Amino acid sequence: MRKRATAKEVAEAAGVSKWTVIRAFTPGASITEASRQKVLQAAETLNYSPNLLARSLATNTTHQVAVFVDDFANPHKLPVLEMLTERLQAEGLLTVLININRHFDHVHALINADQRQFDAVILFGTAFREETLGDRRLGPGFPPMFVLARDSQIPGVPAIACNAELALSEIVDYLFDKGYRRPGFMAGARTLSTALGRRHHYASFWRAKGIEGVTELAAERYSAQAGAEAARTYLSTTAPGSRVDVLMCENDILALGAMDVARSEFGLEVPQDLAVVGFDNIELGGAPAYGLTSYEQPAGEMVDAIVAMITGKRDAEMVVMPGRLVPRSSA
Amino acid sequence: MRKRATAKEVAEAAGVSKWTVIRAFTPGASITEASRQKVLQAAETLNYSPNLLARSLATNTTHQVAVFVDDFANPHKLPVLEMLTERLQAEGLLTVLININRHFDHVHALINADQRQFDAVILFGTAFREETLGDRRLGPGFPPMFVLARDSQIPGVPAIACNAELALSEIVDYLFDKGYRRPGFMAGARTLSTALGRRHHYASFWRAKGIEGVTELAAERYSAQAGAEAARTYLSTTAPGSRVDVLMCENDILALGAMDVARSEFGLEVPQDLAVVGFDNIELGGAPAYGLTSYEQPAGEMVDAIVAMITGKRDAEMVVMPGRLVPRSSA
DNA sequence: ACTCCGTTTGCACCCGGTAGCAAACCCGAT
DNA sequence: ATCGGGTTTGCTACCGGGTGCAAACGGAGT
Repeated sequence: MRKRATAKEVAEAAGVSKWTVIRAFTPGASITEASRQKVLQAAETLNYSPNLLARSLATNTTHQVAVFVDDFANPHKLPVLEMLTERLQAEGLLTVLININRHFDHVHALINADQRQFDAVILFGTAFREETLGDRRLGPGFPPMFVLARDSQIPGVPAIACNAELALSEIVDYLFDKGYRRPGFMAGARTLSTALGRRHHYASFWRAKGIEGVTELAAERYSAQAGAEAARTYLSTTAPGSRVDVLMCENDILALGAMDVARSEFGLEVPQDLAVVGFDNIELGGAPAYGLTSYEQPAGEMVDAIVAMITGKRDAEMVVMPGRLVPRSSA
Repeated sequence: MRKRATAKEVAEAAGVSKWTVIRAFTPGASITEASRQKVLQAAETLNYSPNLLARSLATNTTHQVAVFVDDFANPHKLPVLEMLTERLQAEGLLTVLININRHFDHVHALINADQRQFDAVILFGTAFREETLGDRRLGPGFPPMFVLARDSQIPGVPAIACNAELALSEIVDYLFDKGYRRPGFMAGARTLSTALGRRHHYASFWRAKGIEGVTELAAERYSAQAGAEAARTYLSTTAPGSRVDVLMCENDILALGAMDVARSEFGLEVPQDLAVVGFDNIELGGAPAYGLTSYEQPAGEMVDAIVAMITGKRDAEMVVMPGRLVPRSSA
């Protein structure tokens, strides 16, 4: 098994110098059509194509973007990853998917991203704590970082997210108009700024309607099981009369878990006995089996914005975009 | 904004040559503890870490594995990607997620994978046609390829998959024992070997039970909508008396779509009026709202096997593994 | 035939590491 | 003090390209 052909070999075959070969593969380089054809033909027979690794080393750009994901339980990640990879690839950038977990934490991943010279790092998950990222030895030359679909208070790391304040305002208005008066909120994990943001706005908009207490349920993680567990605990320890009448969940996957438990284990009708609202508008939430009222983030625009920032077509800065309430039968 | 520190700079700071610096970062290299400490200290203050790009160029291994995905509608992809990235990272390998679509097709992706010198390429999707891959100019030095969770007849490209024959045999046995006698099959797209394989085995096991005709429904794509659409077409053009009594769908996501339509648009009870079976055992299929009978592929073992082959701990060859029938209320 | 000027081409050096060899070193034995 | 052996260290060459400059080329104008 021979190795790949190199520019030097093509040069010999075409009877030119290796720099001429490189020019033939460099758009806009100064080269006559005659020698370009000679080179391309030799390249064709030798099956040559430039080694992007070597190019990356020389040009100091890898055309690779790292995406840190720490939450694979949420199906919402998949369509967003699809859009992200598609848009990045359209710009000639490849996506390196990095699984952040207890074996491979942020520090590992950041050092690795540094060593591999990624063009950018996108944080796309739930648990990026300010300390961890501040503590990073982001020496000079560390790739620019962005936070996707989440708020961020990390200095120098712009967040591209849905406008949480607007979203919760629309949701609370909608719920209030429907006559709900005893709101509950299920958060996925503590100390996350997203959760804090959504919860905070939810509570304050209810307060603005004159309703003070928002009952809080806490799920351990972001998964259907965790949502089911949290709902089970709440419903089994709270008498029917004193329960919330609408439960807003921090995302759809929690909401589906909660809804399943409410209906199948406690015989509750949704929305009559308990209304449920989610966030993200995942495909299955819209299925007739659930009819989950949710809120859709403008994923396409968010992805476009982040890609534009990475490619330098747009200034890197925090962006919040309006989403869209998707009312269905569950509330 | 300065650039990253290099070995040469650290060498000057520590008063040694750059090769000594490199040895300090090479496990098992011949270096005295004294100079290693000097180097590590200088590296610390300069915030140096080796440039993996340069290392890759020199060693001819990138420690990056490309994963081609063409089907982001199936939520089953997400947990498998999670396992895959985790196991690969445990071996020091990063995952490059490549979205195969009409803008960035297999040929593009393969050329790119070649130029980037990935250590391996994993085909993880539905529509990898033999022609496309045979047509590849996989010159010498092209990364080894593997097919994950699908059959493959591509020569030289080992498939790591669930044993379809065994799976369908278990499923048909189960359905026959439950008393179903008019089987239907919904395939996601034509000309896919997986579909052909599953459909083929399904039909032949029914035949072995003395039941000849399997009604076939064809969905356009692999998505809940496509499954819903196919089911809608079938149910609205077939009188209740002559319908199938059990519908096996090529994967869970189609099954959920079909089930939704059957229940909400045609008022059918599942499984009384129509039983439904899926494949993949996605999390939401197990929710009480569906209770979908499904078949679980041994994803963890499949991923382990493929990673072992990539790292050379195991011979690269076709592997089929037994899965597990997951009976629930839908059949 | 001879400038002149713009285009092509070749070259030395660089990107930041790795491999393998040879010189330098160190320490105990003679 | 000298020698011998293994250990450290430095060096040349190399991975496969990219950059900027200088030399070579080629055609128009005279």
